[in-house]
Amino acid sequence: MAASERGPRERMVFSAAQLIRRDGVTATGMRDVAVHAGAPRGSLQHYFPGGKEQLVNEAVDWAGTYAARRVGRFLAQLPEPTPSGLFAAMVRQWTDEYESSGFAGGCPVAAATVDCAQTTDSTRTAAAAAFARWIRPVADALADMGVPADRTESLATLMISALEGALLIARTERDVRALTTVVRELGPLLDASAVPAAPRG
Amino acid sequence: MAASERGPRERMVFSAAQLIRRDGVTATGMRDVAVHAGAPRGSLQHYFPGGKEQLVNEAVDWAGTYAARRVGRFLAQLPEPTPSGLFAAMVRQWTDEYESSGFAGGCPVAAATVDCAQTTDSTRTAAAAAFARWIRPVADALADMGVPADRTESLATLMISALEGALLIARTERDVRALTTVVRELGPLLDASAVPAAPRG
DNA sequence: CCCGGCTTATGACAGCGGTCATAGTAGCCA
DNA sequence: TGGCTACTATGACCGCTGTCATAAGCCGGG
Repeated sequence: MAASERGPRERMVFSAAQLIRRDGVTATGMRDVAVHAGAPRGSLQHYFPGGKEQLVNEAVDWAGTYAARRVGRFLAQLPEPTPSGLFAAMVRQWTDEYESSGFAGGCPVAAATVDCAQTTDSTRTAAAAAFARWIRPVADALADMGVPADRTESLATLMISALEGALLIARTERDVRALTTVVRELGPLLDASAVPAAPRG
Repeated sequence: MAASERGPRERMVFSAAQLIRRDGVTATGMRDVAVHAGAPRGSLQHYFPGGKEQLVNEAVDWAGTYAARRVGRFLAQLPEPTPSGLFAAMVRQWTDEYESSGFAGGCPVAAATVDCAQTTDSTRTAAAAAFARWIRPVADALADMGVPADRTESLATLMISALEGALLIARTERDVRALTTVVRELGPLLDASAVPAAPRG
């Protein structure tokens, strides 16, 4: 995460996402974000005239595009692309982090949803867009693997749902058990849904 | 939710859970809880000398036992108990609420996890206990339905993970789509795992 | 009557939140 | 040099938070 050589604006968005996924939106202060980003406090109102709401929304946006981009990288790294392999790679990103750096943070989109879904509609919308941007490449990848078109989006939704829920449980338990469990149990179902008889040329 | 005729203490715990699942832990103030419960503010420090931390932990506890108890009720209502039927009933509780009362609140345990998992260890532990208390009866029910003993807990974890994640997505989208999707996609897998010693046929 | 308890009632306090206002600096262009 | 724009720097404001201190009400028992 060498975010040191980016503009101060982008660094603040990145730091906001980091702090939000640790402590939640409400507990994350604007001053904290500036300090964490090594950015001057005065830049906050300059780059984010919309205040905290704008900063949070951009952090959620950033997280969504980041997650979506990761999907492409996972696919490129898979020796042979299978639904269970993709899902395992998505989950492994989290188990790796938890086992190497501790269970400090969760998903920033989930945090924004919990804290702002009812009060701040723009953030709720941003979170929905982030989930959609994340589901899209997963569903497309499933289609390429031979999953019927009418189930790709459903299975992608299921994968991300299971991942998000397992993240919550893993953080409470400080144990990756829930994450490895959903991979083990869901993998066969995902692969079974990919019928190789219908590969679109 | 006729919680009017319970002691003020229990009413405050109940109200805390209600407000937490709407706005998150940090955004929920002690004074708000007292007002929502129709309880005097002075009772807060009397019944909860441990402060907000104690109140939140008890709210999480309450949510866990409530969820666990619901499982038993779902089972009693099912005409013939199947894993997919149980899962559908668990999810339907949420779709019913969302369609009748709006997408105001999520799961209080999830909210406590997002907001306190890193900062307040006692709350993190309480959330883990709540999940465990919820998973237990689900796993036991799966065992009764013929699921092999070494998979009951795994499948229960998967069910609750998928539910929690779908809850997040549903709240952001203000649409029960994610909830109905996980039921539709996960149901067959769950039923297929229940082999009551009788092979296919 | 007064006396103990359990509860309720307020008021104050110290701290932090986001936001605004205002002033300062740096660098480029003419 | 002057002036313009982009960015930085502070300090103050008001509202709200959790918590404490203190005192009042209520009510059954002596």
